[in-house]
Order: sequence, then C-alpha cells, then structure tokens
Amino acid sequence: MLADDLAFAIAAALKVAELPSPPSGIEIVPTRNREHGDWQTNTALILAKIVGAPPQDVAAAVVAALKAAPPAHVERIEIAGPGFINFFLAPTWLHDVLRAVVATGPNFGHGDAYAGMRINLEFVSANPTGPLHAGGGRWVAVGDAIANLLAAQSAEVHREYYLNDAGTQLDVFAESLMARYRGEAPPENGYHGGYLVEMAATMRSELGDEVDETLAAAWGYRVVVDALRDDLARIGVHFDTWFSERTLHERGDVAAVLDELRAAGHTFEQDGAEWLASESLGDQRNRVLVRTNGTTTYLTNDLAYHRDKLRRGWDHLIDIWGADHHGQVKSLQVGMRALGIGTDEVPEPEVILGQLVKLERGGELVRLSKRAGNIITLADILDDVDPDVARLTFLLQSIDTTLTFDLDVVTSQSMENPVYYVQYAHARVASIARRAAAAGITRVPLADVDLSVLVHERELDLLRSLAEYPEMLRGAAELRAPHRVTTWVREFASRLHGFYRDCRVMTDDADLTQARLWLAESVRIGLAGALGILGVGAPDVMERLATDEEVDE
RNA sequence: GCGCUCGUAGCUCAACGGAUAGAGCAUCUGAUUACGGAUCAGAAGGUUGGGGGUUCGAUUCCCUCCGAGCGCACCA
Repeated sequence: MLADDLAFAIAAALKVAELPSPPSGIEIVPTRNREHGDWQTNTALILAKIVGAPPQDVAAAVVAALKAAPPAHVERIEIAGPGFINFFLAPTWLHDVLRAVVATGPNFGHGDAYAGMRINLEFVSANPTGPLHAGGGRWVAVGDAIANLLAAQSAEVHREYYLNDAGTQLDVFAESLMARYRGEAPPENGYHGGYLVEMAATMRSELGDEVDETLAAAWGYRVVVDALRDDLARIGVHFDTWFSERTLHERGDVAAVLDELRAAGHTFEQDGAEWLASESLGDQRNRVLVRTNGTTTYLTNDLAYHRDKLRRGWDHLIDIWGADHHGQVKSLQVGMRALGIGTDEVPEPEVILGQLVKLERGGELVRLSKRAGNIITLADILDDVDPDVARLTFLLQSIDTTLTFDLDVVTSQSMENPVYYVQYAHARVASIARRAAAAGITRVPLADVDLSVLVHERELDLLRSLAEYPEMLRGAAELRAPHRVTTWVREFASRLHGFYRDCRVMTDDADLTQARLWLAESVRIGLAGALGILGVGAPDVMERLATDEEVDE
C-alpha cells in the first residue's frame, strides 16, 4: 500500500540526508484537510528535537532527498505549518486502492496485528436467573463486533459465556420460582418479575403438581438458559462455549486455587473468614475468599474460572463488563497475579469496561431491575425492530459513554435509524449491478479497464475512504472500539449517496461505465465488509417505505 | 469520604498528541424528465465544564476545582 511506499521513501531520504531514523511517534497518514495534500508526515517535527535543528530545516533536507527519488504517484511535496511534509498525489494512487480492494475481496482491510494470538473473549454472561434485559443488548452487539475485529486482525477468537450457576443468586431464583409455583409472592429479596409467573405455570403443566425445590431449580435453570440462547440466536450471536461455574466446583478447581493462594502466602484469616491479601498487591482493599459459612466467594470462583481458560489454551483473556462491575477488575487481576499469572509471557486478564445503557420511553427514564420485575427484555426490543437496527443502535457510540436507548425512537421511528442509511447505500450499489446486468452490460476484467477516467471528486472520496479502511480497522481492533467502524461506514455511505447523485454509472461512455461499475463493486465490498464486522446485514434490496398516502388507504 | 468513567454546537454524538474541532437531528434556504428521493447541496450554530501545567503543537497527556454516572458486601 501507499503508506508503505511513503515510509520506505522517507526512510531512504533520511539516510541520504544523513539524519537518524526517527523513534516512535512519527506518522505517515492521510491528511484531514485537502489543502494540505493527500498524505502528510510529521517526521521533521519529531526529528527536529533529536538533532537540535529547526523543523523547517530538517523538513527541507528530507524533501530535497525525496525529490531526488520521488515515490510513486507523488506529484508535489510541500513543507507547511510548523514543519509538516505534505504529499500531493496523482489520482492514480487511488486507482491502485480500487484494484487492491477488488483483488482482496471480502477480506479487504484485514490485517495480521494479532496473528498467532489465541483470544478468549467472554461477554454478556448475564446470570441465568431470567431473560436478557434490553440494556444487556449492548454487550451482545459490542462483544460480537469486537470478536469480529480481533478475528479480522488474524487472531483466533473464542466467544464464551460464563454461567454463574453455583451461587446464591440461583438459589434465590429457585425459591422465587417455587413461590410462584405455589401461588405465593416471591421472598422479599427474590425475583419479582412476571416472567416467573409464566414459568411457574409452564412448569406445572410440564412437571405436574409434585415439584420440589431441587427439581424446580434444575428445570428453571434449563429453561432460562435455553431462553438466553434463543434471544442471542435471534440477534445472530453464537457462543462457542457456555461455561458452567458448577464445573469448577465439581472438578475441585476452586479448592485447588485456594490451596495455591495459601501456599503462596497471599491469604489470612480474620473474623472467621479467609481473605486474599489483595490490598498489598494493589487492590483497594482485601477481599474475602472463603466466607464464615465455608463457601467461596465470586472472586475465588472467578479466579479458578480464568485460570481454566488459560489451561484450555487461550493465551489472551478478555472480559467485557458493565461499568457497574469496575470495582472487581483490580481484584481479578491482582488475584491472578497472586497465582503467578500476569507475567511478561502471560498477560493478566484484560477487562473492557462499558458504560451502562439508559432506557428512555417518551423522554422518561425507565428504571430496570430484574428483581423488582419491571424489566424490558432484549426479546421485547427484537419483537419491535429488526436485529440490524438493534445492533447498530448499540454500536453507534463509544462504550465509554452512557448510551441512551430511546424505545420510542428506536421502535416507532425506527426509519430514522442510521442503519437504513447505510443499508440503502449497499442496496443502491447492488441495484446498479442489477440494472447493468439487465441492460446486458457486463464488467470486463479489471485488468482491461482504464481506471484513469475516475477523477471526479465523488469518485476519489469513495476511494479515499477505502484507502483508510485498513488502518481504521486496525485501530478499532486495538482500541476495542467497534463504534469507529460504525462512524467510518456512515461516512462511506454518505459518500456513496453523494456519488450516486452526481455521477451516473451507466452512460454512453463505455470506458467510464466500466470504470464506474468496478468502482461500485469496490464500494460494495467495503460496505459489506464493514457491516459484516458490525454484525449488520448488507441487503441487496430494501423494502420500499410505505408513503403517507399508502398508509392512509 | 475513597475509587473508576465521563463532561465537545440547542439535542445525540465523532475526532492515531497535529494544521481552520466534524457529523446527524432540530432550524432556515435550495435540488429530482436518468441507475431506488429511505437521497443530495447550502446557511446558521463552539472560549471542547473552569483554571493551571507539559509540548513546536492539547478536545486528547498531567495537576486542581466544579458537575454527572457507577462502584466502595462474607451478592454476583
């Protein structure tokens, strides 16, 4: 790609100018402002400090050497601002981009930043005590997209769901289910959701009138897990492993972890409980490992769980958690360190924290609590909107920001969702191809097409977006920021719509038609690729909106 | 009180430490005998919460203050 050519040329120029090769911090990137050319580098600004010369002088020396052996496509090189070196390129460099997109196909933009890395990505992992709530959809969409991003950088990615099926929450759940089964109200601290009433009725019809608590717990657990799986399937997310916490207890993994922590001298007894001396390791405070009643805490079990993931061969562990769990991050990492994990070879678990979702309806905040029972589930959302709409809505903004999910806007006014804007772009491109085929116009091999006719700003903008796509994907993967893909694809779709408006593909000019058909094909690849990362469909046709008149009839 | 995260246009949000901070919505003004108008073009809108600091350069990094969300269990 061009960036490599420029980097190579700059490195060579530095040698000629007898300047040191710069350390990290140099960038060779597309300009944001067209007036500054097509690509820019801050090489001279970085080097100036090292060699103790004015940036302008350093830039002048580099540019002189560059001009002696200009990289391909470069028409003009300028020094501007505090010492930027700006490259003005012939449009031919973008025609190369088009060829690269078509040659690579669906995997265009993918990289190898994480080649050889075996990543276990755990996300959602909602307690099996009820249906997924609407806000949890954020982790479904974000987790799946991050998995796609990592895989696009050649990592082997394993999607995992952790079922907390051994704790007291499940007991409380079973008690609540039994209470409903007997026609009573759930216990004070139990689950009051209406779904338990329905479940209890189903249980009675399936299992009869002689159900005891043990049977109810087993049956309820199975039903809830099946429901979780179904909801996830509806939105198109598949987990490779559903890991049961019970396994850890049954196999003795939890006991083994405790023994190791004791042997390493990281535990102590106090107030009848056994503690992890985590404060001395950097945690906010010490944490209980074994309660007074002899049972282990969530932390102890989680340590055993994460170590199991490593033992299963995953060398990089990533958890996606809601911000309400941020207090546990340090405990987990410090605990793993106490187990001797968290070395240079084996990094400690990485935790991606995401801010919570705020649900609104009619401008009013909707308070959600699985226990209180006033839940709005992900299934409720999917009853009203297409999974694509739900997914993109969750992927519109950075996970560092609180997401306000307005149920009225997303459902009743769903046509305003940007997903349609982007999908429409894809449908338009597909439509062009259909029209061409219907008119008997077929694309000749790309090698035989003269792309130099693609000089319209609309055309070049599309190709510029495609040129930036690989670097955008890499950055989104590294930052675990799928919303960057959303931002990119919205911009790209906007450029397609602009192109569509100003540039007719099929004209009497056969050469131009061929070039634009191939441009359309490269755009299709880019749109489909980005939407694929996001887990959003790229339809060839879209149902026409009903007009007001049609609605009236 | 302590900790984590956040604060950008009227609203919702973008912006690898880079040049003149960008989109959408809302507001105003325009565009369609053509490949799907679910579209496009333009205008207006900003002291990036306040104040310091580092840097050639700060929305971005550091300190401090203000404000918001979330944590601070022998629940998960």
